[in-house]
Amino acid sequence: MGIIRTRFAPSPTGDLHLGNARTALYNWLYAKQHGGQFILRIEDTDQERSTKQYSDDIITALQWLGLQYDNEPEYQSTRFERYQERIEELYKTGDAYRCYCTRERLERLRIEQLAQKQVIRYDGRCRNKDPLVASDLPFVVRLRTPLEGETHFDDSVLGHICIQNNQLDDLVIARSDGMPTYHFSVVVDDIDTGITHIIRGNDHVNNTPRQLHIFKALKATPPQYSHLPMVLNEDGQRLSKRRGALGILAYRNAGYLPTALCNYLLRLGWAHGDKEYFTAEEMLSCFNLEHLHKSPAQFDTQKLLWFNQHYLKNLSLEHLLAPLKTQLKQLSIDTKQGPPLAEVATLLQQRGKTLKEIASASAYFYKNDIVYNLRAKEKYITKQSLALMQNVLSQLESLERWHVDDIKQVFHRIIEDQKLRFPQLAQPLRIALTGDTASPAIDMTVYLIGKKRVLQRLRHFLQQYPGSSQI
RNA sequence: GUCCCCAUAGUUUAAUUGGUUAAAAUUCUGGACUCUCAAUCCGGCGCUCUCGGUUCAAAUCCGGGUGGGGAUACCA
Repeated sequence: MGIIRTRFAPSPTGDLHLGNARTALYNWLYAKQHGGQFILRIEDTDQERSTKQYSDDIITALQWLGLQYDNEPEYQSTRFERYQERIEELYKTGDAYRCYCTRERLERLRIEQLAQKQVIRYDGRCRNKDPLVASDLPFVVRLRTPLEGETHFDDSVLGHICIQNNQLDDLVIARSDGMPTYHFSVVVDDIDTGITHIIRGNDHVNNTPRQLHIFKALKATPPQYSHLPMVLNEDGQRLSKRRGALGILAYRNAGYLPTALCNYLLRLGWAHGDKEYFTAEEMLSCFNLEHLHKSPAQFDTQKLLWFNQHYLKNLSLEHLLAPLKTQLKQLSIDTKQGPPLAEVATLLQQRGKTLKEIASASAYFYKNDIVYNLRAKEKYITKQSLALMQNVLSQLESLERWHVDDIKQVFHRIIEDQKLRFPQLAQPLRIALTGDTASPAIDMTVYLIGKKRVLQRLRHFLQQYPGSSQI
């Protein structure tokens, strides 16, 4: 047995979505855990819908996910001559022929067959024409496939699959503009790159017998197939761009970590007992084709968020800071003035499910235009609490050392003097400084916002209640 | 229409491969802790699509329904 080689073969006609990413992950895992190669092939034979932008984004997305492919990406559009060469061979062996049937005729045929409740398939009108006698008319190339018998294969997920050949027809392998179709170019490339295992979406199960016929005509041994169940969106429908499926890069922008996404995708359709968390090493050692699930999996944002929070909590400071800065920039939060970002980030690290949440939660450390939660104000801002804050303000003003411990002492002295409970001080103060009722510990929050800004904000806040400030 | 595939809590997956009372995670929810939030810990709700068959024994094997997905393109 030679080297294991898998491939990920997206078509650049849209963004990579979660289902595609999972396929890529499984292919990568399978190749790498066997010391094999993982190849990226861009299937851009559809010249009308393929774009460079999509190809580039696919590559960026794979890099972000950490799925490093071997060699340079292969573009099918550059291999036209090779496909042509193989078609010529098939003419000679009689496995391919030119078909001059018009689209109109084929459409009529289809309608007729549907009306008669028959299998919809090409009727083989051009099947017996001499392939070497060319005409000026436009033509497609079809593969001559067996009319009887059956075609079967063993799928590592689905088991034995068998299809009657009379359900299939002579499929088109090259379009009238000469470009090969998907079925043909995939097979030629899989043969040329020595792909040993094809792991791909369930939507290809029915394509497999057709491709098996091409393998046979090209006298090559087919690879081992594994067909993955579809990934459904949260409404239980198939993922599709039209139904709002997000591209992988959109998840990056939304503040997800690639480790979380990979772990989530790994568990979507595959399990290793009840184990949930997998490091990259664990993924590589545990993954196998045997435990792939057969039925479709529905995407669930909640669980992805849970994974994301888990990985966020355990992220080292340096790995947290870099992507956090990107998020902060997007929210136009400037961290040059104010507390060191490292301290703010550490404080907020456990309090967000995404990098974006952490970034936006850090706003009040850097921005002075506080947005006040009205309901919070109604609940906590009273004559008493305003008086209390007037007190807090003057005590903080006269504080010589701006340390957390000193700040804490100030607060405790005040509540002891006035016989209050801690929240009676903490909540109104929190609202005055951050705008809302939730933040990290109040002493730490006050400390990090900084003396100057704390005093500034408190004064500004108290000015909103001129009547009360006299008390 | 025809063919192929699938079916365990709302969701993702377990169940020693036919053998205890079907388990874990997530969501939701109650509580503990706490200055709030988060984190953490403890508890609760909730599942074998349906009908029949085989068997001492079925989530597991077989058949029929029902439901879902896919293919049937000069898309991939």
